Amino acid sequence: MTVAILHQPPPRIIESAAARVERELRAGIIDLTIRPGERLSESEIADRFQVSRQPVREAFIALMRQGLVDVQPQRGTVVVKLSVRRMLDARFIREALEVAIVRRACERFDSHYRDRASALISAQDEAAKAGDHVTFQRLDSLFHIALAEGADCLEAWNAVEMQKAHMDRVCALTLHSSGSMGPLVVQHQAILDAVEDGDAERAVAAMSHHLSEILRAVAGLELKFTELFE
Amino acid sequence: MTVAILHQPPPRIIESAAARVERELRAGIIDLTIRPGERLSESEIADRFQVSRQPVREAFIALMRQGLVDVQPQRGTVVVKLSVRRMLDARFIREALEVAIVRRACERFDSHYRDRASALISAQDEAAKAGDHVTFQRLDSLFHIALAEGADCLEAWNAVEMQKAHMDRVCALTLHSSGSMGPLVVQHQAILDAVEDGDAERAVAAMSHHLSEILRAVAGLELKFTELFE
DNA sequence: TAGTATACACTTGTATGGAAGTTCAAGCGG
DNA sequence: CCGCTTGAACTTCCATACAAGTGTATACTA
Repeated sequence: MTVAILHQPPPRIIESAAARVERELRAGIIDLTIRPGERLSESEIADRFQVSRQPVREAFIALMRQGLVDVQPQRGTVVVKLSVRRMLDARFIREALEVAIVRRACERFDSHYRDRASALISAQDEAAKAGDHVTFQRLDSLFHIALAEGADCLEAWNAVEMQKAHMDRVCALTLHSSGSMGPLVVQHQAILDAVEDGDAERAVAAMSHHLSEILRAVAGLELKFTELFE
Repeated sequence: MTVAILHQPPPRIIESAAARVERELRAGIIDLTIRPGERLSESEIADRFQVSRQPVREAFIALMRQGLVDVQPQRGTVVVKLSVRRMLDARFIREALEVAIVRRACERFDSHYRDRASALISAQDEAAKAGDHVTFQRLDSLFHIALAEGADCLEAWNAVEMQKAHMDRVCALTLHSSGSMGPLVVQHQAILDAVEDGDAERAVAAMSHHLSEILRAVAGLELKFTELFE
C-alpha cells in the first residue's frame, strides 16, 4: 500500500476529447498539414477522431478565437488563409510583449534560468547542425519560455503564444531549409548575453532584431504561394 | 423595391444564445455583480437565460480561456477570485502593448483619429463632472480603442481587452468614488498631446504613467476585501 | 431559352438524455 | 467515539436528435 502511494498514483490528468481535437487540429493548422482555405466539417472531423460533433464544435470555437479558423454560421468552417497583414500584426504584438519580457529579465534573471537558457541554446545548436527542424522548433519555443519564466512573466507568454502561431504558420513554408536555423541560434545567444549583462537596451535591441529576422526569409512568399494567401 | 433596399434590409446579425450568455456573464463578472468565488452551475444559468445547458457550457469555456472562471471537470465552475498577482500581470501585459501602440501612433496618427480622440476626452470630462461612472468607463475604452485604431493596431487591442478585464474587475471596487475620474482625463489629454507632437518618448511615458495611476487607488484593497481575493 | 421557384443536401446551432467523476453525509462496524 | 463504506446528489463531459439557415441543382413556367 505504502509502496503503491510512493509510486506516483498517476496524477496524470486525462485530456478531454475536446482538448485533444483542438490540440491536434491546431498542430495541423500551424504546420500547414491542414491547408489554409480548406473547409472543415464538424461531422467529418468527428468521424476521424471517433468522437461526437460536440467536442469538435468546441475545438472549432476555440480555434476561431485564436484566429486560426473562421466559423460561418449555417455555412461552414474554413481554415483562415495566410495573410501578410496578420503576420505583421502578430509580429508587432509579439515584439511588444517579448521586448517587455527581456527588459524585465535583465532585472530578475537568476543563475537557474541562465543555465537553462544556455543549455537550450546548446541543444538548439546541435539540432541545427543535425538539420532536425522539429526538435529545433520545440527548443526555440522552450528558450523563449525560459526567458519569460525567468522574468516571472509566464502570463505574458500565453499572449505571445497565440500570436506565435500566425508567425509559425508562415515560417512553416520555408523553415525546411536547414541554412536558416544557424543565425537564429546566434541571435538567441546575443539576447542571453545581454540579459546576463543586465543591459536592457542591448537585450531589447537583440530581441527586436531576432523577431525581425525570423520573417526575413518569408519575404515574397505570398507571390510564390498565392493560393495559400488571401 | 429600390426604396426597401436603400432602407438597410436589417443586416443586423442575430447573436447566438451562447454569445449572449457569454457577453452577459462576462459583464457581470467584470462589474462584480457576480461575485468572485461564486459557484456557477450550467443548469441554473441555463434556466435563468431560458436556454439549454449547451450554450451555457460554451460560454463557460470561453470565460475560462479569458481567465475569468475556473472550470473544474466533474466538480464545478467558480468565478475566479481577485488576485493582486493577476492584476499586476495584466498591467504588465497591457502596458507592453499600449506602449507599443502609442509609439506607433506617433508615426501614423491622422487628423480624423486626432479629432475623434479629442472629442472622446471632452465627453469623458463631462461624464466625470456628472459623476456618471458607466458612461465614463465606456468612453475610457473608446479612447484607448481610438488610439489603437489610429495606430492601425486593432489586432493588438484584442489582446489588450483580455487583460483589461482583470484590471477593470479590481477597479470596480473603488471607481464609484467620483474624485478618481478627473485625473484620468488629464492623463488621457497628456497622451494625446504627446502623440499629436509625434513625441514618442513622451507619449510612452504618459501611457506608462496612466496605466500605473489606474491601479494607484486600489492599493491595499486586498486587505479590505479579503473574501474577494485569493 | 431565360428566369424563377422549389426541393434537397449540406452546414452550424440548440435541446436533451445519459455517462463518468467528485463531494458529502448518513450508516455501519470496530 | 473514530474510521470506513456506500449511496445519493450534485457536477462537467459526451452522444444523439432535431431545429434553422444557406447554397445549389433541378424542374417548371413564360
